[in-house]
Amino acid sequence: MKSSEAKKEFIQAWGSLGSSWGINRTMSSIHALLMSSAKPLSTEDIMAELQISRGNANMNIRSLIDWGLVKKRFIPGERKEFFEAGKDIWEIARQIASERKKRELSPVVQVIGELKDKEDKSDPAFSKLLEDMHDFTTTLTSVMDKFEHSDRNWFFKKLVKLFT
Amino acid sequence: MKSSEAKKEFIQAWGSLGSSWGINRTMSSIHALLMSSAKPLSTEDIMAELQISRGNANMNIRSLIDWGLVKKRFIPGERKEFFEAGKDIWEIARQIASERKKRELSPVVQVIGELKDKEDKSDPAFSKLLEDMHDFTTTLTSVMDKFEHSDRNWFFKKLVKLFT
DNA sequence: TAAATCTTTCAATAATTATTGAAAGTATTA
DNA sequence: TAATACTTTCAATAATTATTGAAAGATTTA
Repeated sequence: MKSSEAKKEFIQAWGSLGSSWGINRTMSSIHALLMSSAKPLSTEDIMAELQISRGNANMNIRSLIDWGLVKKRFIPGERKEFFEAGKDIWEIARQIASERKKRELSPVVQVIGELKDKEDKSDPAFSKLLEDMHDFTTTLTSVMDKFEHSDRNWFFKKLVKLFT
Repeated sequence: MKSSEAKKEFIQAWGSLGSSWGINRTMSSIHALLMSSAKPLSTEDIMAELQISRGNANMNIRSLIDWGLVKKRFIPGERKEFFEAGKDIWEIARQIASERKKRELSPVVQVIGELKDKEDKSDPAFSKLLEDMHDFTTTLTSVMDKFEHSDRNWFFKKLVKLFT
């Protein structure tokens, strides 16, 4: 199974997007490959298609599973594992947003919160910055929470209503 | 001028956040340093505070200026340049969102749009993915446009109202 | 215009991050 | 249980990205 030109370009584009947002390029390429594949793929399929080593493939598939973007799929009669990515773009966005919130936003909210409390107020402008930043990160967190738990159509409708 | 403990921690935290989102750690540290400083700082102040070389400082200050996050500030009687960061967190967020849209989202919207048109429809599921992704990235772009051009509080008031 | 002060550039180097591939680990089959 | 088929781990290596520092370039002052 070889990818069409369009799929290859898609994989490229998705890989670049990921890497400029701090996500391993191979991880996003594998994700793109699985999203664009009609059937689940094995580690070897992925290795062959993207020309990467077994270790690399395994490690990044693992990360995608951790991120909740890819699932194992057992195929009757087959001994090896197959992998499959969700294809609903809203689900995907939600999942990514939710993971990044957990991994990168929450720790910062935490730190800012602590600093805000322990700061000695000798520099009022800095205290205000911390306050504002705390408000901001907190609001952002709650927007993302809402996104995380909203049903797909509701969120979409709301957005469209707001922005059109 | 030495930073307080709290400022140092803030600089650390902001630096990590940046680097996990694909932004050079030094760049975000300088940004944090300038945000937390009551007065504009010179390249040498920055070098001393963050223990970095002149070249590194210069290059990252330059990037911050490109991103619209830092401005030069001339101080009467001083020959060297001083730098100052905006301290309004909503402005900062808006600026970052707007730059990332331009630098990383737009090129992807572009590619997906082209792929969508030239795709041969031999794989309907992939065509649908491209459609959906195009809708999604387009909607996201228009959300970010709206954010970019909205007045300070309008946008988040709307969001908060929407999501609480 | 020459000296002094400051800024920018960039090739060399260091640090970080990603990748490989082979060995160890697990599970399945005969 | 031994052989086979597959997965995971990880130390070594490669690739990428960040940083340095000194030289070249600007700009200001005397």
